[in-house]
Amino acid sequence: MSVKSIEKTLSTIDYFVSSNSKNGLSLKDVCGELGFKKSAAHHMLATICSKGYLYQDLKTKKYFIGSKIKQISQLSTTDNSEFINFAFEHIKKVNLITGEAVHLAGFEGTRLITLKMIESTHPVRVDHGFLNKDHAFHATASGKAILANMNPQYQEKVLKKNRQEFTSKTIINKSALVTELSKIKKNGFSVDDEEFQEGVYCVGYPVFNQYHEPVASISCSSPKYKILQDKKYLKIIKNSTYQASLEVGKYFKKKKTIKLKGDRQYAA
Amino acid sequence: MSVKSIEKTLSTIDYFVSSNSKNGLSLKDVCGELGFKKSAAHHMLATICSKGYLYQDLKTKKYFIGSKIKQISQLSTTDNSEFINFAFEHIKKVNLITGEAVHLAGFEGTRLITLKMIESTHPVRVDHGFLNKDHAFHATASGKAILANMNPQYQEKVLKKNRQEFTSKTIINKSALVTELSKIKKNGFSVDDEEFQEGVYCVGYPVFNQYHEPVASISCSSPKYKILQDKKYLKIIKNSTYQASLEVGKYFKKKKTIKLKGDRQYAA
DNA sequence: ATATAAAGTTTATTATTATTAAACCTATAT
DNA sequence: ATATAGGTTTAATAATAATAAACTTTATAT
Repeated sequence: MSVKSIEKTLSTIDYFVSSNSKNGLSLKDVCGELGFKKSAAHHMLATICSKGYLYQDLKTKKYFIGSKIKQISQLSTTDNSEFINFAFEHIKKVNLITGEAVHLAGFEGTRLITLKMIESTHPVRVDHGFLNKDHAFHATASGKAILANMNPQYQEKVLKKNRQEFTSKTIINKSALVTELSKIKKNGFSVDDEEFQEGVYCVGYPVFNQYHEPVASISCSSPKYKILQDKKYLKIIKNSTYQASLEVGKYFKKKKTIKLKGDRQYAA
Repeated sequence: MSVKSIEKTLSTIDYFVSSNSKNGLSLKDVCGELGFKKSAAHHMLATICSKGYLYQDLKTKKYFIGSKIKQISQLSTTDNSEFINFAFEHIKKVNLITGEAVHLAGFEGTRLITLKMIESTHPVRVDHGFLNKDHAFHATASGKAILANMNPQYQEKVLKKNRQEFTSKTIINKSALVTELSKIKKNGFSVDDEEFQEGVYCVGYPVFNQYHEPVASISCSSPKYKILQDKKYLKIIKNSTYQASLEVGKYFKKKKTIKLKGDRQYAA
């Protein structure tokens, strides 16, 4: 069961954060954007204000991002920055070799998260997604590389929450996906052939921790026509990405953490 | 009317942000800390997770700060940083002269917010409050300096939300406060004589914008015994703080903003 | 290995709560 | 001076979140 008023509240905060309006947002703005009745929205906004996440200007009655959110934006929540910095050195190499966009992804529960990315240096650029944004687990090379190596129980949970169809090539059929994932596990790499975005072809490799759990992935994206034009190009992409995934995995070999019951030692 | 489930939600997010636990928080942790029933908390947490503000680790079932909050912490929400930087140069001088803690405060609706602070350089330090935290409007020199110069209508609104008694000297009686505020307006400065914290004496001056609206304040805090020991010391504090408030006010004179109907041009 | 305990999840029911709609303010514009 | 638009408050109702209990799953101890 989902709690509706919480969903509305967090959508409202999302709206304020993304619009980042200097002149604030009126009650009507919020109602218009999010489809709320003004009375209900008023009660909601008053409560959010009382917690300091927003505030209402006394004169204009407009709502602004409050001090609580500003406090959060001063926080350094990136507890896995050490891992990301380590990985960055290696994904840089992939970009140097291929010139294409390279993504380092991790996950939070059933969500795939972009931890770091390097944009394409080519004139035709392929970039979708920003840092810490969540992406389709089932329709991206990075997502599938991780997913294929998860234990079936977790795989099941992730698949339940990821079913969106992005292009005509997105695999949404459950059994087709399971087949695809077992193929990926066997092959050691994943392919996203226009499953997320038309004209974009990606290759992904999983990164394992010291317990051989998939904790991240590295993917390289390219315009599909390049892949079709030159067969050798794909080999170069695959090779450099694979090497990077192995190197990044060494991060966990170096760590001599003790496995505590039920605690996480791995990134993302 | 306040929306209970929103209050619970934002308190929960507060708890996660402030605890900043590396190993996550369990359902039981949240229930224990915030006094929720586990079933209700489970529904709440599931909904917060679905919006990406938290996530639940698949293996340990523990909850962590999610990517949405990490996105917020990358934001630069400080739209008044230009003003703060300008003011900083002047409040520095107050600290150089007095060696005492100096605060620059603004406000968001009915909340007083610390925009910048310089800690005391003396061995006995007086510091309470951090950046972007909200403070008592009615029981601090910085708060009263602003409040006294607000129009009565806004003053009323602020007073309605600020009534907490911090020490035996905190003025909580409504009419006593109004009298105090008109005295402050007449004098041009405010005094907090142990009204917020025992043994702490503060002096505050308002900062006005180009329309002579109070938009910020500067206050200087000192251990009370110093004030009692040396009468000249207070004069030095008052003088330097006053000068700083005038200088900071010039920020708005320089700005040639056009007054749009109902929009805010001023800081905080 | 099995039993016991503890933590988390789900369900159906109930009591509470948030929403609604309409009336009421307040400020700006005509 | 009147109208309009946006915001606020209210009391009634519809919808929702909380409850408690049953059920899982995971962990710990025998």
